[in-house]
Amino acid sequence: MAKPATSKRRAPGRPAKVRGDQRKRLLDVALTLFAKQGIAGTPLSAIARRARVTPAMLHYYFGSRDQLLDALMDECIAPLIARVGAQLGASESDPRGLARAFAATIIGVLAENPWLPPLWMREVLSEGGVLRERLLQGGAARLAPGLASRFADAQRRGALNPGLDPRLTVVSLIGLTIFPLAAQPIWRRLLDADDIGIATLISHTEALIEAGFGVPAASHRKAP
Amino acid sequence: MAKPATSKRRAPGRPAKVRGDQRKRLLDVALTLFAKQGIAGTPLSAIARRARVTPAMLHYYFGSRDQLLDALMDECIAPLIARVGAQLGASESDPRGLARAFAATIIGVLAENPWLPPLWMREVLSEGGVLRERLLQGGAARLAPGLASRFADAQRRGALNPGLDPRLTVVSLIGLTIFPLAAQPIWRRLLDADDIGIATLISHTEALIEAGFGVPAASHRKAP
Amino acid sequence: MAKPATSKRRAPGRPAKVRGDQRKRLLDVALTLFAKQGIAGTPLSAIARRARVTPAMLHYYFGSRDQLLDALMDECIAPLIARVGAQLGASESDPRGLARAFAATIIGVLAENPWLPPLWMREVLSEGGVLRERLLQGGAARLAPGLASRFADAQRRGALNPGLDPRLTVVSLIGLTIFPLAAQPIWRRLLDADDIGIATLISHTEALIEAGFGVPAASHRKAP
Amino acid sequence: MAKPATSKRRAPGRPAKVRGDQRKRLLDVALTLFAKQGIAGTPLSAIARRARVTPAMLHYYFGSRDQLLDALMDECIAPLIARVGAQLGASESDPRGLARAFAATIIGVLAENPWLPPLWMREVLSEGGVLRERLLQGGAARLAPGLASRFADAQRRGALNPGLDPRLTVVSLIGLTIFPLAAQPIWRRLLDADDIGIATLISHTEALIEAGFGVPAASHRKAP
DNA sequence: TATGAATGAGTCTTCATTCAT
DNA sequence: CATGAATGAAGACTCATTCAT
Repeated sequence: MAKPATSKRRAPGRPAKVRGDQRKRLLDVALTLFAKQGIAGTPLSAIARRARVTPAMLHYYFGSRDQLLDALMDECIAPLIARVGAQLGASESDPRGLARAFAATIIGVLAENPWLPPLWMREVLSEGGVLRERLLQGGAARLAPGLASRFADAQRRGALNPGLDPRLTVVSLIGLTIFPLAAQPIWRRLLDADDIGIATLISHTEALIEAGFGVPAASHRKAP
Repeated sequence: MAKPATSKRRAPGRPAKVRGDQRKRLLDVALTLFAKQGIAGTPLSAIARRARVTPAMLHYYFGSRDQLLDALMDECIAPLIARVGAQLGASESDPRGLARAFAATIIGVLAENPWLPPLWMREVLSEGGVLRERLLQGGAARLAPGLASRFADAQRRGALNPGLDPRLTVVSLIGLTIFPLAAQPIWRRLLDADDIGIATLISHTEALIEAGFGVPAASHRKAP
Repeated sequence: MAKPATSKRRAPGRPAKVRGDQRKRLLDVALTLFAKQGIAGTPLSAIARRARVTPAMLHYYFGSRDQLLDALMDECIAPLIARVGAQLGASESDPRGLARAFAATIIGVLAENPWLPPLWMREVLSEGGVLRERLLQGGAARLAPGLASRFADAQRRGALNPGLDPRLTVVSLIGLTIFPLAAQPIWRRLLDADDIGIATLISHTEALIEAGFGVPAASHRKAP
Repeated sequence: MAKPATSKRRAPGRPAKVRGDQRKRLLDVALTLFAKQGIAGTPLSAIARRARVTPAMLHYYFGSRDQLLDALMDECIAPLIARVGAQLGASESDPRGLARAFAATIIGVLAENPWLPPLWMREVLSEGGVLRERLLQGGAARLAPGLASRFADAQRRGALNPGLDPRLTVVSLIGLTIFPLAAQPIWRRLLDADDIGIATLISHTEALIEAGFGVPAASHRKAP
């Protein structure tokens, strides 16, 4: 199809960015609605209405619903994952420090992009999730095994709680970070917790990791 | 009406179970598909096809899509929640013990009902989730605050890691239990972890809770 | 199909009427609902529900929706028309007297069978009306031309308002009788006319006919 | 929305009428079929088929079946009623003259819009009629009481047949005009009356009204 | 005699998609 | 660049009808 991104001429005097801006705006609207109502629950017409354009324009810009999802993946989600990956690669090898850095980074990134956690929950986790395959074959596939092997190493060195399973540790880590952010609206309401900020969430999670990943103090306690 | 859901008499010679069996079977199929593809993403026709019946029969048994969801909530999900709630009410008050019991119970229940975690993730957590309101107004709303206040008490008594936030502790607990089960298919594949069984998952999680919820050794050392 | 009306054995000790009573009851319910909501707007299930039977029973008794309509025609509507026809045949030949008798008879019959006027309006008058063909080929087809020719005769004898068209006179007569009864609910509400009874309606209509069908009194008025 | 009903701008070079024409055409087809088969008896698919469009187009133009009915009321029926109302407001106060004017106006209007009488009969008069409420809350509700009080006045002045009931006079008037037009196909066939034209119908009705509404000669005779 | 179970056909409606302009 | 018009395919739901029991 005539993907406008590859089209040739440009209106003279009109900066090239305008077109890209419009495109970005549409992606943003799509992202917001997909996060709120789910992908399957959001027709193109809803996105179009919210963006004050016609559904035909969405096709004009993206070609098809599927390609809109691709664009979302490529232009909005993948960069975030890459960012987390990059920060992680550069971090220390002490498992507790690594885990805390991971948690802080992820929580920070997700808090800045509040559409990501619900999307992740809905569309990545579950079997038929629309974004699942796209993500599994993306950069995320390298991040997780890498973390797992670093935890395994650390455990062998005696630097990680021996009761943990190194691979499940990666899973727990993600559960401890993504889940609370994705579930925010619920627990804020259920626990009457509107006073809890991101900083509290980060320090809570770091405290849990610090203690939970460390070698238990059984000897210490017995010592005195 | 001839709505089977409301009829009571039974043809003589035909076991009463037949009718209920069919209904149960349909609910099971619906549950499976909803868990796999999401509720919004699963047309009645898909359920019907899988159950080898016509879509009209689903209407015959449940009246409408909405009432099918109601039946799912009432007959499949609510009992499980009640079960967890009951086991929890009866459990000890040591926070670590409580948390470990909660984790073991939940993981056990969820592992037996593998359709629940994905459903929960998709439909309860996220904003427009179909089951959300139905659940929030159900018994689940009482479980969480109860746990939170028990954690708060424990922390005041010095029996819970002081770095934690009592309410977020509930959230973390759920993240540590539901998330790994919901994400199973992903991490098994991503981390090549088909060898990890439920027992391993439980002991891993218990170890993490045991260490993470306990008062860190550091403070003990400082104390004397 | 196994039309029960023709079936053979009868439960011993149970009077044969019971079956016919049930059948009559179903026809009554059908009539009522058809009159209220229109034939096209009334599913068999609605009739069944109201009659506290299953839709399958309606089929059992009547064979099909169409045959139910036939039964309605044959057993409920045709007898009434025959009755009107009979009373009319026996009546005098003075056109005004004839018309007044017709009006009084029809109004009386319709008032006793309040389901008939709306049914007539909906299903007989309009082109696709379900009862139309059944009625046109029934006894009604003989009544109208008979009346028309009697009016024509009278007019030739100078006994009918010469400004009228004999055939249209039949039409007007029907319009003056059936319409007010069919439209009752509307004009009672619109004109705040709950106080008007059938007697008033009859005397009003007779007065209108008496004066309208008579030879205008132009000569009389001029005479004195 | 891209709902055509609400859009205003027009493609340059394309006459504005085209869009409205299509819409009007669809309304016409709907009207015809509704008149012929009743509203409940006419699926959108039938209208679409007759108009050589897809059912989806009807939704494109009108949004839903209900909104199509609204459009029909607003754009086709209400104007006619307004027209009758206007002509009536301007007319003389002699009751016979008023009634004759009313009859002539109505018969004229209905003869020009042959879909209206059957629609009226089916959908306005009868209890569950689809257009009923829409009409009762429209302008028609004011016309009838106005006429009734004018007849009552006239009767008090001795200018209306004292045997009539003023309110029922309105009803009779309508029965004498709408009914013959609605029943046309029937009586033409039943009475073999294809030779009767609208002019005959009007003069017949006027003669009937002239004589029927006037004070009967009898009373005059008695008076002196 | 009566009915619960089941279904095919049809209705209204939504939606992604196409295309001429 | 952008959109109004149009549609095919699919979804939820209704309904008359059948049939084994």
